[in-house]
Amino acid sequence: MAKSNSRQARGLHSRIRSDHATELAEDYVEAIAEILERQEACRAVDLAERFEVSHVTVNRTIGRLVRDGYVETEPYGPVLLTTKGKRVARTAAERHQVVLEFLLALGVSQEIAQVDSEGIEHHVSPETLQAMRSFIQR
Amino acid sequence: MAKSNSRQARGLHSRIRSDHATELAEDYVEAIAEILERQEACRAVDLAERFEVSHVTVNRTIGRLVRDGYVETEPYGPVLLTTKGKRVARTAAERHQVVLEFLLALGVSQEIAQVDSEGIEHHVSPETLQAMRSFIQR
DNA sequence: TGGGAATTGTAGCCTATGCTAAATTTGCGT
DNA sequence: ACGCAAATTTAGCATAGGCTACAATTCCCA
Repeated sequence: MAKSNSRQARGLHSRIRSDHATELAEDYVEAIAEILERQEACRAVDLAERFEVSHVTVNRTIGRLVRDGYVETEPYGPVLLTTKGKRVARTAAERHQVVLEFLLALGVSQEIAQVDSEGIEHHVSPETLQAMRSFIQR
Repeated sequence: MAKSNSRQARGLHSRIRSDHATELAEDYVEAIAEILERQEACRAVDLAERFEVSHVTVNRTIGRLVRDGYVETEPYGPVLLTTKGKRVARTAAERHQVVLEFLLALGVSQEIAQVDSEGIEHHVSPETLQAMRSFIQR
């Protein structure tokens, strides 16, 4: 249980750095969830195409996601989300959607809003997200 | 001159990755500029304290900043901003300020706005930044 | 002026995230 | 059922950005 305090115990910049480390994880589980909505299975090649990286990079990233409990997979098998992975994917997708709608409501164009929301979503705290929701429904 | 097109030529995700690479540079030059506003010189230890990393990490990051033309320094000497570094620092500080004021105008608390703006500032395009300015002056 | 404290540099190690090339496995179609 | 194509894994390399331990330098002041 002590570990769960580590986020709070560390300083601002150490927190920013560890956030960086979880960004890729969030992007991956979000992508995996999206792919699974349209296909029966999510394969490494799908992620390689999605993120425009080599399949080797995807392979090792998946290894880290397995290690961190976000996904499950077997050799030469498809990628499955764990309960934790599904939860993270859901909240990430919701947050992404709110940020996107917020930028659109702010008057930003579709194309720019789409790009910016991808970068911004990982840095929006619950409080800011709530403020964005309120603005959308103003 | 061909190099200046590379940003546009590459895909979305490759752009996001290279943005990541320049985030630290922006944070550093912004910090260096701030420190130089309050002190006669900026030393590596100042940056180490600021970012809560070891002086060794600062040292090598400065090496990359020198390589990329953001700062100048001599062995055992202070860190100076180049013209390019000053320009980047100024625009980064302005952007940071706009994002911070925007979040405050949105109703986000000081503490949260300060943290979130640090993460968000690097992912705000000129168009979105302009929308934020307009909102502040609504 | 000389010595110690503060600062900076160097050596060597780690993980994350990229890549290419080559080997392995899977699975489908003839 | 076999072979080929697609997918995955492995090996090996690079850079960015962390670290500790130790060496070197600077600078102040007693």
